[in-house]
Amino acid sequence: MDLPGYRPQQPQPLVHQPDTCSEGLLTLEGSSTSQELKTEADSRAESEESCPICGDKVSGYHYGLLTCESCKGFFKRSVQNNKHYTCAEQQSCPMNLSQRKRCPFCRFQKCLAVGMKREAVRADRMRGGRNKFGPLYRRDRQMKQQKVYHQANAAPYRIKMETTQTHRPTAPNDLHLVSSHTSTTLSSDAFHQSHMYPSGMGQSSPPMPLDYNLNTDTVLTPPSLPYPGLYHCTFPGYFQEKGEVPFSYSLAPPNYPMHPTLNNSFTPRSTPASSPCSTPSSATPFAQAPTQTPDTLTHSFLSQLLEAEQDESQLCAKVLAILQREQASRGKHDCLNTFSIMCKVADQTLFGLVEWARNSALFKELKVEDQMVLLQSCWSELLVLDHLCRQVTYGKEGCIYLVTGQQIKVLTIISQAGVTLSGLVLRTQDLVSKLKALQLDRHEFVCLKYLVLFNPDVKSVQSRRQVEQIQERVNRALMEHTQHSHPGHSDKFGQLLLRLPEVRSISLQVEEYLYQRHLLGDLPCNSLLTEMLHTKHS
DNA sequence: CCCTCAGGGCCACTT
DNA sequence: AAGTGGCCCTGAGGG
Repeated sequence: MDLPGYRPQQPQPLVHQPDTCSEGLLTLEGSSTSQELKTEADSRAESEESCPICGDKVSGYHYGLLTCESCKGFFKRSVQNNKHYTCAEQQSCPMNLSQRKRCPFCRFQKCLAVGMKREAVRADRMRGGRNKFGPLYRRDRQMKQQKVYHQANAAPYRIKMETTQTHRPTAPNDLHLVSSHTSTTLSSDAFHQSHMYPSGMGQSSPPMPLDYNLNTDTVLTPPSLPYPGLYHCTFPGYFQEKGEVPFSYSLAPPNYPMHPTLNNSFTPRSTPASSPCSTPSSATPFAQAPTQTPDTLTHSFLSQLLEAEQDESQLCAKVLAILQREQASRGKHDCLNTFSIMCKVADQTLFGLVEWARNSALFKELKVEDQMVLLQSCWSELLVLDHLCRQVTYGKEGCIYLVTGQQIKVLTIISQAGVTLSGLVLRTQDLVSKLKALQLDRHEFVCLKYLVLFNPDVKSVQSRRQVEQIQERVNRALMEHTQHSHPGHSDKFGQLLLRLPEVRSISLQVEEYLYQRHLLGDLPCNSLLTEMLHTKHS
């Protein structure tokens, strides 16, 4: 809903972000997924947060997001009594603590705009109990926790890894973060710092390089890296299925594309200019978007779709920060094994994808129930597509590019992973080759994501027609885009669509693989990944 | 079985 | 009289 006049806080129905909070220690990410743990910082963040509608103090989650008691009551009355307000002004009245009573029309519109849900007001007026948004509130809390953590981590409270070069972990094959200096701030903190302080404020010195051991046989080390030597890691367990030969390798420090604004302190010589999933304005390693647009409608529609795309550099920083936090919380003698690390990475990627969907204007039009069933249905496909997108964009021949910016040789994985995982990797790489041959651009990738997300065939979708219409619209946009971007390749559209069943098939295999490992107790508890797997299998 | 917490109701107060 | 907002009650769901 477009309300002129007030600054529309990114309408994020259930992902309202706290304005500021830079203090507090947090529990491990994901800890509240299935147990509603509210940490001290969590509660503080909540209690200190201001109502997204009027700026008053929030009193808790109401009808979909954190609001104050007053807006809660206002929204309830408005919905229960089916109020229809009118605005005496230009439907853009200021909304704050002192003026919120002046225009109920604008207040109600703002309630809706920031994401309050009419559906959460009970038609039967039943009191008590928990509503159906419980899982979304938990997810929201988790995201807030992460955000709070990142802010706390960026400055002034930065996590410091107290490791030394001389230290050798008890499990030599596990990942550990090795610093060449004690109490050295990790590189991604510098990343955060430069992000938080683009002017250079708070950066007294360049990031301290961390020591890492490289196994040059298995690692690709690109020249000039924005993250000089973040990791030394050799991983047992990750690519190793139960009872199979352990696999170990070292990860190269990430050759991560820096966000343009982050280049103050790092000047990588050769990094991709931008993420395929970042803002439309940034340069792209994909095939160039057509200079002549099919028609302005399609082009603006595609641009709209791209708007919700998250910045890959931020995702990278987030994942690294979480890994560091996890490692920091464990202490130096208790290193995460590779499989756990990869689960954490996948979990965070999944968080990002859920957030992406929920930030998408088209998705927000759907009922919350439909949003949930659609996401529950396609999360693994989105993960696979996300992975494919990353490989097509950054992956070098014969390598797998991780969201952390690191690359692993496929042959290394194949030689040491089990049958299932090897098969999965090969299938996926095969698909990557096909997509590379098709010269996918990011418009096309985002369309594929939308086609996967808006699947009208998902059981129990209520607004099937609506989902169908959106899918058709995206489909049409994709068709027009491919026709205009590759006029010589008449069947690119068809070729792209033909890849989707394979994506589906791989994603089902991924789910099956993860579920098996989950049954073996290998998956970390309290993760979104586990929750999604559970939902599907229950 | 107890606790949590989000939705509903009540009612003094304001407009 | 209608609307507001703070406070309390209720009860499903989770530990």
